[in-house]
Amino acid sequence: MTENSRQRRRGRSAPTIYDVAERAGVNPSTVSRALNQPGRVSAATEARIREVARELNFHINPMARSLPTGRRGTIALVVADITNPVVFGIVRGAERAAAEVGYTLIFAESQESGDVEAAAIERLAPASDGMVLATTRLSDEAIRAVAASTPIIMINREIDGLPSVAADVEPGIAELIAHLAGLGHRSIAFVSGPVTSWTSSRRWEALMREAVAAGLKIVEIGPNVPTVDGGHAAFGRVSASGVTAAVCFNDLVAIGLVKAAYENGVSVPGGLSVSGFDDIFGSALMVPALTTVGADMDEAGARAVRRLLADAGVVPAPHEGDRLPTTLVVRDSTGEARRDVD
Amino acid sequence: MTENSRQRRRGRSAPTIYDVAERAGVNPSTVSRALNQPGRVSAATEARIREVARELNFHINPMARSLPTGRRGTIALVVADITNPVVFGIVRGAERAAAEVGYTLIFAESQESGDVEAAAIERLAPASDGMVLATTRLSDEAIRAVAASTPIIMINREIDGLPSVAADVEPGIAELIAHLAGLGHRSIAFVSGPVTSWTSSRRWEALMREAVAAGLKIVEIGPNVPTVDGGHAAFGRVSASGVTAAVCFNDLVAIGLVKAAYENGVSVPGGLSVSGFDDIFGSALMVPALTTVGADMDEAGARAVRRLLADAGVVPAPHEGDRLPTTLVVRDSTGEARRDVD
DNA sequence: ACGCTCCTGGCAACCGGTTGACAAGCGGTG
DNA sequence: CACCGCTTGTCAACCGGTTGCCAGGAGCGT
Repeated sequence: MTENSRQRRRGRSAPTIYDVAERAGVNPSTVSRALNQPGRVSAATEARIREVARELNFHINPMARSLPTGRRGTIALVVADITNPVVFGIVRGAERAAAEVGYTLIFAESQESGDVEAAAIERLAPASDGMVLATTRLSDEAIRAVAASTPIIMINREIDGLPSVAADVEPGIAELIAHLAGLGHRSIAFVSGPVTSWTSSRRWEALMREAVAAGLKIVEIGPNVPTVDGGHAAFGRVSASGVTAAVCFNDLVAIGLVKAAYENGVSVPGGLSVSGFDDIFGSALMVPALTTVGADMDEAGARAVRRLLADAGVVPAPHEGDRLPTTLVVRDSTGEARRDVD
Repeated sequence: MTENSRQRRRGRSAPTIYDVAERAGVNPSTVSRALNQPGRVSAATEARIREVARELNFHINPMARSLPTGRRGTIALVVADITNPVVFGIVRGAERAAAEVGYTLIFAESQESGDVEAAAIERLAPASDGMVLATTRLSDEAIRAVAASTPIIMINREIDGLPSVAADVEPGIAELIAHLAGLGHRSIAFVSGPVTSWTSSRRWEALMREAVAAGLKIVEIGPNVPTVDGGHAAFGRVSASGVTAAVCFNDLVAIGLVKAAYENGVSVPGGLSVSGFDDIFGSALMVPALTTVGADMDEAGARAVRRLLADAGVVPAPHEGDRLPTTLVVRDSTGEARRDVD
């Protein structure tokens, strides 16, 4: 009754290599080889098989394929918060890099929670060939544990011995400091992010180094929640510090700071210059349009996926570095320093 | 030598139900039943098996499971453009609804191209239990063809006989018209989207109906590219039309129109009231903050996924309707009508 | 004590491909 | 003409679960 049951399935379900084999008069294994071992079968047979496959609209069953091979044809992407504009580019770049080689992206959001993230990783790991951890909230140890059983790569987080793609903030920050110094600023503030943010520390370190090298005074004001509200709440301390320019942890914080300045009758950039990081969607639209240090996050996502694919042997190892350049985007929120502090 | 090969695997690879079975002293089928047929095995045996599974850190292989059952445990989501802010909510809502029941979301972006979308659908269909088509660029026929072989549901697109989740624009638009009429506007414009946009037509029809009912004059100005640039380019015609308020196809168009107005010395809302649709991220941040008709797109994504899951028998059919309410968000870009046209 | 039902767990086939081992078929060579 | 090596296709085992069918045994009523 095997024939019978196969018969029954044929009408309802998707065609299998058995259907193709039967129709082409060959063995199923020959179909399998024809379709994915170029040269293993004769050109004539291969052509016939491909023809029949097209006729039948045969599509290989990815689940069945993955069982014996272990290759799943998917890359997992875990992000903390999809509404964080920095994430959009990552998702898009990752998806494109995966689609390029016929891989599909599987996706989860951790909603800023470590527990949810851990659960998502458990769910995704056995179903993917590799995992991209973007903006992860996990501890170093937790990440190491994951990495022990699944290939991973991080974006904007570095842990010794684990692969990552991170923006190289130096060039953008050097540009920013030069820009501010050129506008006459002598004393500036960094409105930082959360204490646990690896990114915030890196930005602060680089800023401090560059500022000192340029002869500027710099203070850190923080920690702050990395949102519009966080920036808004920081205004009092920024104002009290007497600086003429505030470099914010990210664009959201910058936007909040600008709003608060506006509400307090301080003009931007007349009374205070403000800049952010990330060049998110919306930064160009607000008034004043935000000066910011941005990186190409599409590229970050794509590189992460390509590295994973290269490690899995799907594509040749890319020769690109693992550091992503950043550049300063000058808009309207930075201007000449006010003169009260000369 | 089966034992031997299994032995060899154990060190390297993830534990299987065979490992669990051996360790617990039962048959693999019993493990399978213990883990997903509650009550099928005795409580004692089930407890022992679960204990062993935890010890071994056993996680079921989703690929292997899907082969005999046909259930893949994934929902596919296809969007036109991930950077379109309307899409974020959909992605997030869809992912949450899927994760709630242990399903994972697989994701593809069509980059606004029908061909890419078709390819993505072909790639995703055999790997998913259902597909959400958000902002699809495909023709009705193409969509019907897909629907014939895979369960699908659309967001913001309706085709006879095919399931969809769409915002019910009526309530929000009624609110908007009442709002504008209350501010003294008597003559308004709809700055429309692309001719092929189903959404744009629906919004226009509802607007016209409501405006006429409220005794307002209304004109359609378009078609326009549904972007900031599109809105910017439309300013000339809006200005020439003499209307006191412009309702834009979406927030991006509205933002572009506000920018153009600003550049042309027309104040918003003093000289022109502007509103949009969708309440995207950024609309609240710009100056002036945008009045807009928004819908809960998280909910749209979640409902689409839940409907798919219900059809697949994974969850009970939800009792929610398939129309999503919209509401007016009043901010600063709409105000009293200027008096020149009384 | 007997027979019956019900519960529990085992056996084995199956899902749809992949792949190592092998044999048939082939032309070419000495 | 026997032999050889190469190409091409077949056989069958296997990936890791699921599930229909069945048997053994416990529990129960009479």
